[in-house]
Order: sequence, then C-alpha cells, then structure tokens
Amino acid sequence: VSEQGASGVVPRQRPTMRDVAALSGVSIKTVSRVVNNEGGVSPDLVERVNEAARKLDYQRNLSASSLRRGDGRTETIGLLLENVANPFSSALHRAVEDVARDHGVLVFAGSVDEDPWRERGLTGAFIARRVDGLIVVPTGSDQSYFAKERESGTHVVFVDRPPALLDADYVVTDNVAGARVGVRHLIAHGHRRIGYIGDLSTISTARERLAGYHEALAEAGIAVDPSIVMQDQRTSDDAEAAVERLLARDDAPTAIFTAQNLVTIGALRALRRAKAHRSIAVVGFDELPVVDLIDPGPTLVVQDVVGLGSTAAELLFRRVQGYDAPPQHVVLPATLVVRGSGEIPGPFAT
Amino acid sequence: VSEQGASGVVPRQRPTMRDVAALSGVSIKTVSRVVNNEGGVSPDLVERVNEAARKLDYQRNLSASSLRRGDGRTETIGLLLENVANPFSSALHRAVEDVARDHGVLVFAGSVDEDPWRERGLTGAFIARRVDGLIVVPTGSDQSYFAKERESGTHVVFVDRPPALLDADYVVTDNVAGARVGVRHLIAHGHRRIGYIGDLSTISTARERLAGYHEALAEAGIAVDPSIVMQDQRTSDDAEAAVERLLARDDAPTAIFTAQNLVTIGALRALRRAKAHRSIAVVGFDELPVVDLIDPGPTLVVQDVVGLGSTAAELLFRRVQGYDAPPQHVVLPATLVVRGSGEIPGPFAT
DNA sequence: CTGAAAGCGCTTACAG
DNA sequence: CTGAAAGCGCTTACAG
Repeated sequence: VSEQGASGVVPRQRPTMRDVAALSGVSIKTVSRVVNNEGGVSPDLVERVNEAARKLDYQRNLSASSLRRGDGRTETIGLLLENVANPFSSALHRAVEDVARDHGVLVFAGSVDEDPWRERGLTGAFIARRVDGLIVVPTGSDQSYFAKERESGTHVVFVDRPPALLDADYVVTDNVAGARVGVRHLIAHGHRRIGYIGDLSTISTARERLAGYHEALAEAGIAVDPSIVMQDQRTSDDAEAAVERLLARDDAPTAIFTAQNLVTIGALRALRRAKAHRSIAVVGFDELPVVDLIDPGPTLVVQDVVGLGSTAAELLFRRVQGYDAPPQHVVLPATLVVRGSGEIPGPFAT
Repeated sequence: VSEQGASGVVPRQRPTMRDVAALSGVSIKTVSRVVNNEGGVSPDLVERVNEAARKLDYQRNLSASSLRRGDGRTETIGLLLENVANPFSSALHRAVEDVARDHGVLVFAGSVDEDPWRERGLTGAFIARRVDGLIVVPTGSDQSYFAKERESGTHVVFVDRPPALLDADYVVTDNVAGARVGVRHLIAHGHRRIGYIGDLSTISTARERLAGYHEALAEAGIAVDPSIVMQDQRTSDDAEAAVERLLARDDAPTAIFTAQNLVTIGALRALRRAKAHRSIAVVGFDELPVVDLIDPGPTLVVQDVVGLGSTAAELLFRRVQGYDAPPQHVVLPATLVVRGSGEIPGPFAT
C-alpha cells in the first residue's frame, strides 16, 4: 500500500515474450519470429501473436536481443563532442543523428570539454554499454588507447581533428588551406600587417590554421611578426582582451585573422568597443550565428559541418557493416564567405 | 585470412567475466564481486582478479548486468528535443547532461522537429533500449500515450511545455508573465501600436505568449488589432516576410513583440533591411546568440534554460530513485534583459 | 570468504 | 511450420 506509484498505479513489469506467448498460446520462439518478421509462421499465428502483443503493449527488449545475437549489435553509437551546447558541436551532432536515424541507430552524446580525462571516461561509459561504434572529436595528444576498442570490434571514426598516435579513420576540414585563403583575402585587400588570434595551441586545428596564416604571409613576402600572433585564447573574453592589447599598440595591425568562432566573437566585440569595426578588417575561421544581424557582416572561412558529420557517420556505419579497408582520411574544403568585415581596405589597397 | 580487420588484426571477442575468472583461477561470482566492489573478498583474490582484468583489458558489460539485476536500470536516459542543433535545445541538453553525469548516467538525444510521429518513434526506440527515464519537450496535442510507459516503470518528465492530455511532471517557464513583462516594457516606452509575431499556434508556449501580449495590452487599455497579430511563423524567413508586410502598411506598428528566437531573428533582419531598426522598437522572447555584436542590442525576455534542464533532470533522477509524489509542476520565471532595441521611444513617450 | 546453480529476455541451433 | 533446449554475460539466491 505504501509502494504505490505517483499515479496511484503499482508499476507492473513490462511484458516479455513469455507473456505474449502465454496469451497467444504459442512458444516464445514463435513470438520471436513474429516480432522480428522472420517469416515462416502461419498467418493465423502471426495474427494471434500480434493481437496478444498489442493487448499487452509488448515492447521488445533490444538489449536482451543484442546480448544473445551473434553480431551483438546494440544499434547505438556514441558521439564525443567538445560541448553539445556549442554551435559547431551541435550542428555536427545533428548531421550524425540524421544518418544514424536512417540506419535505425540511436546516438549517445557527451561533452568532453577539451579534457582528455573526460574523453577516456566517456569512451569507457560508451563501451560499457556496448555501442556499435564511436564518433570522436579528439582532445589531447594521445588517442592510442582507442586501438584496443577497435580490436575488440568497436569501430571508431574521428572527426574535425585527426587522432594523435593512432592510425584510424578520420574526416577533417582542410584547415591550412582555409586559413591561407582567409589571410590571402586580407592581403588582397591591401593589408600587410595582419594580427593572428588563435585557440589553444594544443589543438591540432589551431596549429594548422596558424600554419595557413604563415603560408599566406610567406607567399606575399611578408615577414611574420610574432608579437602580433596571439595563441592560446580559450574564450571570447580572452580573445577580446588580446585584441584590446593589439589595438593599444602604436604599430597596431590594420587587419586581424581570428582562427576560431569564440575567438572571432571576442575580437569583433573588442573592435566594436574601440569603434574600430569599420576601419580594421577581420576574417575569421568558423561560421557564426545570426551573421546577417551583424554590421559589418563578418567575412568567414566556413567549414562544411554537415559534410563532416554525415561523412563520418556514413564511414562508421560502413565499418559496422563490415567494410574492411585501411584507415580512410577524408579532407573537406573550407569556403570563404564574403560579407563585409574582410573587405575593409588596408593601406596597400589598389 | 580474408577476414582480417582494417588494421590487419582479427577482431577478438571482448573478454568476459569467464575469461577473467579463468585467468585468475576463481569463479565468475568472485570476479563479479571484485568488479562491482561488493567487498567480502580476500585481499589476495581481489589483487589477482584485478590483475587479470587489467591484463585482458576487461570491460564490464553493463547491458548484461542490467538485464539480470533486480532494478533493471540501464543508467541511461532519453532526451527528446525539438532539434539538437538549435541553441535552446542544445543548452537544455547540456544542462541535462551535467546532471546525468553526476549520476553516472548517459544521455540519448533525439530531434523531434515538431513532428508528433517522430516523438512516438523516438520514444519507442528509447523504450526498446530500456532507458531509465525520459525528458521530453512535447510536440503535438496528445502525450497520453506516455501513461503506459510510466506504468511500466519508465519515468517521464516534460520540459519547456506541459504535456497534453496527461497529468505528469513538468518544468516550464512562465511564458504568460514573460510576454506580459516584455510588452509592458514597450508600452512603458511610449508604444500603443505593438505588432505581435509568433510561432506555430499549435505550440502551447506560443499560445501562452500571445496571452501575455493580450494581458499587457488590456492592462493599458489598448484594444487588440488582430491585423497586426501574426501567428504561425515557423521560420526566420516567415517572420521576416511577416514584418515586411507589417512595415508596408500605412498604419504600421511603432513596436514589435516577437515571441520566439527564430521569429526575432527574422524580424530584426526585416527591420535592418528597411532601415527601421533604430526607429521601431523590438522586444523578443528567448535569448539570442552573440547579442553584443548586434546594434541596437536586442532587448529580450530570456528563459532560465539551464534551470529548466537541470530541474527536469534532478526531478527525473529523484523519480528513478523512487521518489513517490503526485506529479510536480515547476514554473520558472523569465527575465527581461534590456539592451537597446526595446527602449526606442514610441509616440507616447514621456 | 567462495562458488555452483538458476535465471534476466531474448536468439541460436536444432529436431520434429 | 513450430517448439524445446541451450546460452549471450551477468547477478541473484543459496549453500557451504
């Protein structure tokens, strides 16, 4: 009497195949055949079983099924993101979800927050639930521990960044070329003194974007001034402060390349505050939300986020289905989207 | 030979407790005790089992464990969102994830896209995997089918919107009061002709926000003009077009209340295009990204998204742990954040 | 402190 | 076309 549920209903057990079998007067094997549409069951038994299942509101227990089945598939994958709430991560998530749904697969998502420990912890939690595969935005400098998961039959595809110390499938953007195109664009608009604000230099994409910056300057015969290259700006606030310091200098740059979305936001904020947003050019890496409400429109190098997510997911499912080939490395191009902030002319504009 | 994996390694089976037991020379029951930290095992056996588990890289199979255990918990919950990629949904997701992590629970997320069929489909998929509970942003006009899940022991907490045709736990924002405060703010700044642009009227929050608009006008003795109340604007583009039509009128409103984030974005876009963003006041419901890059800053009625998500998750876990009480209804306040767009004075400003 | 037997809900591998 | 027995990897309920 004291055990009543919130609605005053004693929670009954979920019905099992046994219950359906009992009600329809067949063996549980026959119920299994009907529930799984295996065929080879006489029409009237199919009818009786379905009727009983409906009456009892029977729902197959996929975990039990997967435990017994030869392939052991749970029809579940794990997705390790930087942070599910970040727009880049959540767009990736959606792309993965859409492919997964076509395969009847559900997605566990988790936020790693650039913490290698959490990457390991989440991976362990996913493995404990026997996901069929993992899609991972890797953090830190060692993904070698994924090798044993792969050997045990759990497939892994990395996305956005290649894994470190491990040869595995990955799908990434061409960060070097993307950054180079962005910086070239500033040079083409008459800038030669171009500041660089970037993310944590432990992140491979941050290093590649810096390399693209270096290449574009070298092509144009511009020497790199390390004093206007500011890496390791983790947050928008960090980036904002960095740009403020840059603007305070006598030899302040006439243009800025920002290598990541949060960094771009901070930089644009600093420029607005300094009322320099119409005089100093900015090109950023990564798309930003509500760009058409920002004036000047931010010129950005944008990634094909949907392409990253869906390519990674398609590759993962091919692996799950037995596709056997050496590790695949897919590199997708980034695109410069011109909106205004990158076309503010510099002192060498022609 | 033709069955080799991508890395040239034949995928071996994951080790089980049997393997660990065999290697350490104990029974699987003893392995189970050690793995689950049950205690009552002699120190040297604990040592031997742990050594063997480490050597084999043993990972407990939580599904098998949950199948056998009395409580049947999978330490997994399902989260049904409007769209994982939408900022409101993904912020909710993060808040839920953070609470779930404290409980050692993993989160399945799915996008419903305002499609009642997908709500049912995802719910079924979650149930098939025997999640311990569900957190649901309900869509459509009938959530009564969740009653049987609850009876079967799967707990459900609704968030953002109350369920229809079902008495259940929910956590929502006070939408009526929030909209009222927003519209009052416009009235206080001298506006009496205030347009309303809203989301799908099938969504309960949209109806409530419209009610708040009506109440605020009524308080001020302003009659509602239905011709400037535009509901059912699903996308930013719809809202943009609606505002354009409003602006084209001879008796165009001097202020606009936008009842949802996508709607606000569309409205702000239309105003910028018409160069009316400094003359027509706007207050919107829901937070927007990068607000400090938008000029004038958008004055918005913001929800406590983290509060919604974490309160819902806390309530769900209390239910999972046996908390037995009538359905709880939690209503969180919304807050007006003043940034500029809502303070543009109207013709009756004093 | 340790372990053999049974069983969670299902599918496999048979036999009829 | 149908079903009885065994077993997936684990925990329960015992017995020693």
